[in-house]
Amino acid sequence: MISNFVEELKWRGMLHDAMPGTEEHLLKEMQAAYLGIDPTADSLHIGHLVGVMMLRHFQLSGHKPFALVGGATGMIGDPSGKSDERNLLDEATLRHNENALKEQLSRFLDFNSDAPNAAELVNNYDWMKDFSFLEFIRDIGKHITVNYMMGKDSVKKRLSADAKEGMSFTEFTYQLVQGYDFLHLYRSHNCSLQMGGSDQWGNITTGTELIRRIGGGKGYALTCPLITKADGTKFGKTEGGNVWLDANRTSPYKFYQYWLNTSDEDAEKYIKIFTFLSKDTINALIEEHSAAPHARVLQKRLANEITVMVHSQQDLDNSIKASAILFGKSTADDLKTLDEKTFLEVFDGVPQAEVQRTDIQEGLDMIGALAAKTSFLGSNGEARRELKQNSISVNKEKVKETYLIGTSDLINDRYVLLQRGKKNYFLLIVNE
RNA sequence: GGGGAGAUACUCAAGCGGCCAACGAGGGCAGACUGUAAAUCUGCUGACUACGUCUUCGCAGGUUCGAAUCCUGCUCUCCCCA
Repeated sequence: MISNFVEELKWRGMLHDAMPGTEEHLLKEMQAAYLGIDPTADSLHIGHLVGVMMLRHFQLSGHKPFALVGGATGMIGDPSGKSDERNLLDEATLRHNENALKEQLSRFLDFNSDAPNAAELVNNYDWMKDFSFLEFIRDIGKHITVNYMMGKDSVKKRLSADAKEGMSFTEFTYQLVQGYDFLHLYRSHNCSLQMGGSDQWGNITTGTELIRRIGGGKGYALTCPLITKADGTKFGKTEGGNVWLDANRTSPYKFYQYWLNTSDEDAEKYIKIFTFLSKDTINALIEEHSAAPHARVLQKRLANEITVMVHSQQDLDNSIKASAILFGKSTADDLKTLDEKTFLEVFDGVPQAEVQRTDIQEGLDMIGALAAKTSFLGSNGEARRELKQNSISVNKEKVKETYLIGTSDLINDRYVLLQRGKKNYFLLIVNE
């Protein structure tokens, strides 16, 4: 009934550190664990995905996962890692975000079943909002010494000589608030394990410390490595910002593309972390990939699995079709063979702008098409630069600065596909 | 409250009266090569009605033929002492 959760994480490379005894504790019987997510937006992004996968594996192993929405802690700002001053969210926004997150999480976690290990969503704002400052420092603060708190890396870094900014009292308090969450869940839901990214270790252990001192019990900690990219850039970011799970923020096509563009080194890592494929299947894929790296079986499988999981089979099919057209050896004629519906599906999410039919009939110059009339590019100057660099295509064919777009370039008598470089598309739509 | 340092384009960081639309690095974009990869090489990276013009160096004034560079005031940031 209970399978070895720690073992599962280990071979997937998802285990960074665990408190001694955690594995044994989990093998004894069904346990409950939680993982915190800041509700700073009404959608998760793929940076959240590792944590979600951990909760999912936890549930699959027969345990009970809690997803904790950090309504309270999100307001404070975790000093671990980067530390922008957080905005306070009002309660309405908070609730809205909480619901949206739950909706997304339910794709991964079973919140509704009657099973004893059904997932649950909690929000620490619910138990923190009525906790007075005096109560808190008396009941909780009294049990933890400043000396202990100062020992945390997240604090030490901010106090060291090379720290750029000081640390506010609010941020200093963060670990106590998060620690209290753990104590609260331990008491109210018998939750004995907190999971998180490796940067959360310090915060988590403050919680286990509180459980030991106040609760008289034992809490466990388990962390996963932070996801990195081999080229050193930030995981989950593109020029356009975060890669979101919400299809309205990041189109399924872009989502699919993000994973497909994973480097060889990262692909082996990611396929273990972000898919539920078995060890044998993954090893076979890795072997296949190293035999023929240019075929990119790892990247393709990875992108397929995640896109279906987060979006749907239908979205995946469309993304693959779109990719074939955009990156395959398609020509202007191929584009013109597409029916309007497919065409629009393929270019769903591509920036669009409308122009007058008369413009096209008179012959639209490239500066106008790229910037002056459409603002696809930042300025006319930028449009000129790109044209000089031979990076602009009309309907997949490179054009010069002097090119004029005419009626013969229209696809389905309405559209013109503009392209900068290989990956940036813009859609010109004729306005009747 | 006292003392010190500083604010330059996306970021870091030069410049300290004209040769400055502003060195350099990073980042970004593009081209070549490729596997829609990595690495590498090359170009671009304020705007425009573009071999020229205009607006930028915290903000507002001033000195000067001429200022990012000098002066005055203001705002903000960091550090040290109390």
